[in-house]
Formats: sequence, C-alpha cells, structure tokens
Amino acid sequence: MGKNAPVTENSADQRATGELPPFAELVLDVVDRIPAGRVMTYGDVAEYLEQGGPRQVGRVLALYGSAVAWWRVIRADGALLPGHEQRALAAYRAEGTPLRSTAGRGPVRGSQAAEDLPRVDLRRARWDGR
DNA sequence: GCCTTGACGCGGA
DNA sequence: CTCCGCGCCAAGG
Repeated sequence: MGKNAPVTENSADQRATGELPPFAELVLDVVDRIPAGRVMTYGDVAEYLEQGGPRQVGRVLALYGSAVAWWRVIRADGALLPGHEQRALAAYRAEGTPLRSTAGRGPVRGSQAAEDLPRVDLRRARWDGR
C-alpha cells in the first residue's frame, strides 16, 4: 500500500478457504461439483479453470484430494490411480460410472492380472461441466 | 531467488 | 497395443 497499491483481492476470501492455496481451492471446487457417474481428466479440469496445467491439478488432488471425490478425476488415458485402483473401482461401480473391461477381448490373456483392472470409458463418462 | 519434484498430456517409434 | 521423451505450471526446500 502506499507505494504500490497492488490489486490484491479483499482479505475476505483469505479466511473463506481456510489456508490452502487459491489454485488448490479452485480445483477442489470443480472436483466437488462433478456429478456421480461422471469423470474429468486432470487436463480438462485445468482447461476448465483456464489456468495451470494437468500436473498442477494432479498435485492439488495428491495433497488435498482426500477431501473430495478424487476418484472422479483420472488421467486422459482412463487408467485408474496406481495404489488406489480398488478404491476407485469400488466408487465407480457404486456410482454407475461407465467402465471398459480389459478382459473378454482376447482368447487368453491372464498375465498381468493385477494390472488388468478395467479402465474408465472416457468416451461416455467424460463430463464437460454441463 | 534458484532448483527439484510432481494423482499429467501428447506425439512419435 | 507398448515404450520413450519433451513440455508446462505451481508449490516446497
């Protein structure tokens, strides 16, 4: 003040969020409004916010994702989160999220097994924010 | 104030 | 289908 008079927002929103970064709150807000049975990619969330990038969204969820439906945010590949595949898969089935089985496609494949979990069908589950 | 790390995305081989 | 490398932006040490 005085010298610079920066365009800082009102300190009102400072306590509104609590204490997490502004960008993090935006990401969590978007994730929290994703309807059940739908999913968004990290890149879509970033694009929806018109700022940051897919990596930034991922980091926010990694740190504060425990407070939101993190399972509704996946990679553009449709692959589930490593280490939380079972947790996410259970949520998808409970919400009716369109999944695509990796099995039943080929004659024999029982190899990778553990990593042969189904992936989210982005083609149907992708939510554009409407 | 610089450097490193990331729940990523995409194109090419 | 899988594997490799580069790019991007933000937060923490």
